[in-house]
Amino acid sequence: MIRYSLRQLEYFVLAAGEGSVVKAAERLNVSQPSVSAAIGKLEDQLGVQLLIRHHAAGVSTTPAGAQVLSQARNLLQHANELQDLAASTSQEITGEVHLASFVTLAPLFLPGLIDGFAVDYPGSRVHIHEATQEHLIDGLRRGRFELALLYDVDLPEDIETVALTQLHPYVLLHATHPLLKHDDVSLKDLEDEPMILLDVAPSRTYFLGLMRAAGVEPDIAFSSPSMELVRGLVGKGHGYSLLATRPHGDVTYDGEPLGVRPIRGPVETGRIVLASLGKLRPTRLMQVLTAYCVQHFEDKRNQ
Amino acid sequence: MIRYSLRQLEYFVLAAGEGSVVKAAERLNVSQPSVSAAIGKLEDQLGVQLLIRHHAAGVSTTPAGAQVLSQARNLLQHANELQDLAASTSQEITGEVHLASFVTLAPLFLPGLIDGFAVDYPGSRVHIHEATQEHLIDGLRRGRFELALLYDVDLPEDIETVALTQLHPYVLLHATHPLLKHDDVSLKDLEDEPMILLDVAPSRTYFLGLMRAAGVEPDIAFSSPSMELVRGLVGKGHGYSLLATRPHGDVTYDGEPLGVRPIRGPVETGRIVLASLGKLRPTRLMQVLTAYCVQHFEDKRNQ
DNA sequence: TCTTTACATAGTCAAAAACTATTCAAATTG
DNA sequence: CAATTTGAATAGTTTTTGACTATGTAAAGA
Repeated sequence: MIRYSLRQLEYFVLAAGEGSVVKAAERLNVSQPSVSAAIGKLEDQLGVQLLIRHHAAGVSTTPAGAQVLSQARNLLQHANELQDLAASTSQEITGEVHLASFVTLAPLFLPGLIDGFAVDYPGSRVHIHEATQEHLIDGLRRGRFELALLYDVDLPEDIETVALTQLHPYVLLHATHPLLKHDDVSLKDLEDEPMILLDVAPSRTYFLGLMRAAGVEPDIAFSSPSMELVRGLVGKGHGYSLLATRPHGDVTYDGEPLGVRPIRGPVETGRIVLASLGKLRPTRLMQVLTAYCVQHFEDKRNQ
Repeated sequence: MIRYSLRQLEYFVLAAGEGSVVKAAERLNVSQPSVSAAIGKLEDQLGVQLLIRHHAAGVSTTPAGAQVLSQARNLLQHANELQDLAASTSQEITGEVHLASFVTLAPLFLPGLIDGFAVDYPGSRVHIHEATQEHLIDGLRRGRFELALLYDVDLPEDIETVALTQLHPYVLLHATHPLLKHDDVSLKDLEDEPMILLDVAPSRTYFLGLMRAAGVEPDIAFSSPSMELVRGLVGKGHGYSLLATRPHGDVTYDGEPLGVRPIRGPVETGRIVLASLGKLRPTRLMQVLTAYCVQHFEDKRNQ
């Protein structure tokens, strides 16, 4: 337990520095007895006499007071630094911010996003996290990151969002698949094909929902949480898959060519949002990063 | 101006560390709302949200809160060190103490004194100052040193003293002086001799007072504040001197032999005391050093 | 000697911080 | 899945702290 206050220390340091309680009081814009009392109390609480009072001739430090004085100056500087740190995290456009992303979205969007941001705000540092939807929400709530890029699906009420873009789901087929003859593919046409399901919440529910909306019961041959594994299986001809994010170059990790076709008819698109915890007051850097994300996706759409 | 308190920081650090306001309150022996309110206020004053409150699941730090937390831990440790420093200067027998001495007494007494003290209290450090009576009193008042070894002559009321020893004044003559035939010397016998006066307050007044008390008007040939210069002049046969402190070996700096004889009849002795400022509350080390001085001079007398 | 200076003390009042009791929402349990 | 428990926030009250004005006091200085 600390038995003194920073205010007492401030009064003491100034009075000792000026050699005068009156001058210290003037500089602090408080009354002389306030300073006097604060120092007296500080002495009681520390159990040492810090100042020698002279009549009509100010004060001087005792040898013990001189030792405390230099330590106290140090401590006050330290205390000011802490205040500055806090001020800068809430006000300035410097500091650190933790941005998380849903796994499948991360490699597609984050590199371009943080790249441009780092150029515009060189004093900032953006930390990247990848997680499943569930962990993203948990992480926001526990303060592991301030912002998360994810699908606007089944988000609880305490999570606030800003819309960024929409992703149109598509059908992924191996390069020699007969359905690639058409410009688009009806989900009905896939009824008798084996499906490779990307098994990550909320994608799983989303894709299965698309199938059910089209009145099709999918035949799930494989499922995996890894998009690259799904793409690999499709590439080897084990079935089709539905995906929303689309890596550049329709080729699997092991070099198999893939084919892509839009889904025929109206489909529910995947709404990508930037989420944060509603009860978390945003720092300045958070606000700037949010605005930057919105702008970034707007620019992309207009290209 | 610092806008937060160490108490708020303590509450925050403990709550963040425990992940729980309730547990922090228990460990601090205060009520839960007190901790809650203190942290809320701290957040207002720093302008940053530090904790995320969960219902029925404690609290977690925001990323900004985590930064503040580590700084705050640091600051609190620093604050505790300051308190410990103060406690040790007033309680423990370690630390620093400044001991001053009247110039003529210093070379005679201080070496043996601080030598033994340093052995008994290895954690302590005694700083030595030498000054005239006037400067000693001023130094005590201004806090340049806590203790001073000096003559108990004309001391103001605000100076407190502890008696240490008495010095018997003696007559200093050059080695071939005829008065050395006698076992002691009457001051009357010096009436027609030139006097070399040690001109330092309060010695000057003291020695002149001795002469006047014996009904002798001294013929002052030379005067100097330096005892060694006085001894040198006596050694060269320029006159006699009266002194109280007596260096070992009655020889001047330049090798002239000296003779010493006590004063015949009753004389006022020089009372050596250890002085301190009455309004200065003594630190532990001061008390110990004072006691040590008393003991040291007692031992000397009993040898 | 008289005035000025500068710190301490006394007494009052407002702000801060502590407490108890209660509320509220999520997590846990039967 | 309703009931209970948990843990933080809020409301209202009391105590403590700190600031103020006015006054006292003793040394410094004119």
